[in-house]
Amino acid sequence: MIASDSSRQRSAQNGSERAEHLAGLIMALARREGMKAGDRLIEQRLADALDLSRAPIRLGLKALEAAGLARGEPHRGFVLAKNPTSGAAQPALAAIRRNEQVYATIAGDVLASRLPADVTEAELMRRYGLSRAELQRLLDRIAAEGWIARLPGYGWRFAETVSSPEAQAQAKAFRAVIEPAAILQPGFALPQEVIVRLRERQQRVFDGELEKMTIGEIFHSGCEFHEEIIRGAGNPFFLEALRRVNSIRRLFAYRSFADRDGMRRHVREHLRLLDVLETRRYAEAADLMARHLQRPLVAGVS
Amino acid sequence: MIASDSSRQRSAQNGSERAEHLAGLIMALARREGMKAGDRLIEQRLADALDLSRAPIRLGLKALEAAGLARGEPHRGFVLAKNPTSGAAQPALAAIRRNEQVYATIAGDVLASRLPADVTEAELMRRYGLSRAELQRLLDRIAAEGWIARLPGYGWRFAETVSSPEAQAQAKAFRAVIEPAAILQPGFALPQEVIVRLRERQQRVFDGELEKMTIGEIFHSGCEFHEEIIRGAGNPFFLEALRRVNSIRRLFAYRSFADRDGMRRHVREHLRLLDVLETRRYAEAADLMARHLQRPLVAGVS
DNA sequence: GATTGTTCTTTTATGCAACAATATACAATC
DNA sequence: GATTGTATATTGTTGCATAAAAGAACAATC
Repeated sequence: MIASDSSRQRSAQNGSERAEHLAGLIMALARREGMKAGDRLIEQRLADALDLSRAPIRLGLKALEAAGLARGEPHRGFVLAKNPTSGAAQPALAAIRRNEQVYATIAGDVLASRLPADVTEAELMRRYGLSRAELQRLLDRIAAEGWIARLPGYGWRFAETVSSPEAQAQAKAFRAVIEPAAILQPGFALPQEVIVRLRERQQRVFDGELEKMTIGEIFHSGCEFHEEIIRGAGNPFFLEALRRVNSIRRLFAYRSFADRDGMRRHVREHLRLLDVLETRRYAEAADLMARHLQRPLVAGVS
Repeated sequence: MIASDSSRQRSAQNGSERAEHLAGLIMALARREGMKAGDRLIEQRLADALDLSRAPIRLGLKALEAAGLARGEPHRGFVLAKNPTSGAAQPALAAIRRNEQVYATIAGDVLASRLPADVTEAELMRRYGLSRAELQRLLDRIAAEGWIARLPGYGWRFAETVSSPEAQAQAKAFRAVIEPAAILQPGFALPQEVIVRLRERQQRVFDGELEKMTIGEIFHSGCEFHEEIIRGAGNPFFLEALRRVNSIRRLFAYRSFADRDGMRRHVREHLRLLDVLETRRYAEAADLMARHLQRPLVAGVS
């Protein structure tokens, strides 16, 4: 399958793809933060959260206004016009997804072994209809996620981590080692405000938001939860290792189908874990975490 | 014809940095493989080992010949002229090191917090006197090693894994978790030929080669040993995680000073571990590994 | 039969100029 | 005092022409 030439499209459109993308980022953030219609969208705060400066945020806000999702008044900034969970917010979020399409296609092709382990840039450019610049950004990103690496000469090589069919089980086994171990590290501690924040978010998901979330969002939320906890060990190597596993697990998520009941149980376990962590019974928490990771969240791989 | 003539001329004049680099790679490989003067340097075999094709290998071989480290006869290929451990081989290996200088400088600056966590490319280009292309290769490499990452907008951010002073202890704690756990994974197995190969190499180091090795080589050899063992778990996530820790530990190695006696003990422990692994007493091996990782290899950090 | 020598094609790197995006500082407004 | 509005310098991107490097195929040689 060959994607259409997006570089030519971009120059033709005046709606600026970049701005729409930024709008999507802002909406996704608002959604994660649980914001409601009427909440203020403060430029600097958004900029900090997205690791950008105010200029691009501004573009995104204007795009949101154009889409009717935000209202702005001079010198008073912008305000959310719709709930980020409402149907009206979907198109903005879709802008991100469109941007992810090639990425997802490649991920799928690798998972299904439709691509050889070693590939050249030129081959990928042809196959997916990308410019060199677009491809390079993409490869940089994939490399950062750790499932492709440059060869010394030409070309790139996909990691065996991805192409293997057992990868999912292996990721699980790895997590089952590092996550409980992190909790057992001497000096493990989770600040109260983190616990509160995590509980609040998990509770919100549990209390019905789950049904409105996409698979991607559910997955993201789960990753964030586990990453915040492992961060408590105060050892960045644990966090970093989990992040990498998660970035690869995300690829599988595309082809796993969801079982909302199982997810509800999963979230309940998160809440239970937080209770134990709050009282600092870390041995018990590690044990709980180990058992939590045994249970499958999603079943059935294509 | 004309073009190739002129390029040959140019490379004769200034010695083609690339060729010297390749020569260094070949010598380093020969050294790792324990080759001796008189051994044949077979192009295809070198190419496979270095993930390159024969063309660049050829350049490297010619550079080695020019440096007097290899002898070539028409249609009979090249032969090692000196032992790779001898003093004569040092200049070729130095070519790699020269190439690594900027890398090491940056690593040092980050470790000593002489660089801010967030940097722009232009700033780095100015500071280290690099062209954009050189810098990008460098950044790609550092990103692959996981201690820098692109920010969404301008610039890059160094990972906290590197800048923190406790990083060394944290790396150790992390390895103490994953390495024994890997050995305990169901299905862990180390092929006999791997054990033989590892033992042979460690034995060689133990029997005197140690004194002739640079800190970098000693470190590299240790990493290879541990990585081969963790590979036995058959779970690429363990291997990958260890690789990343090691690539960051390598930065510390630059500023650690060596204690040859401690290293000798360290290598003896490696040999002991291999004995236990060979008889498949994995529980015991995991225990041994855990204790091995408690002991410090290098002491004294600036 | 394996290895080297040679040639040819493909692929990637580099430098440069115009262009687009981003950051920053400071003034204006609430 | 916090936030938004605006101007400006800085920084990064893209497309293109040219140069260099790498890979692949095949003949020649041992």
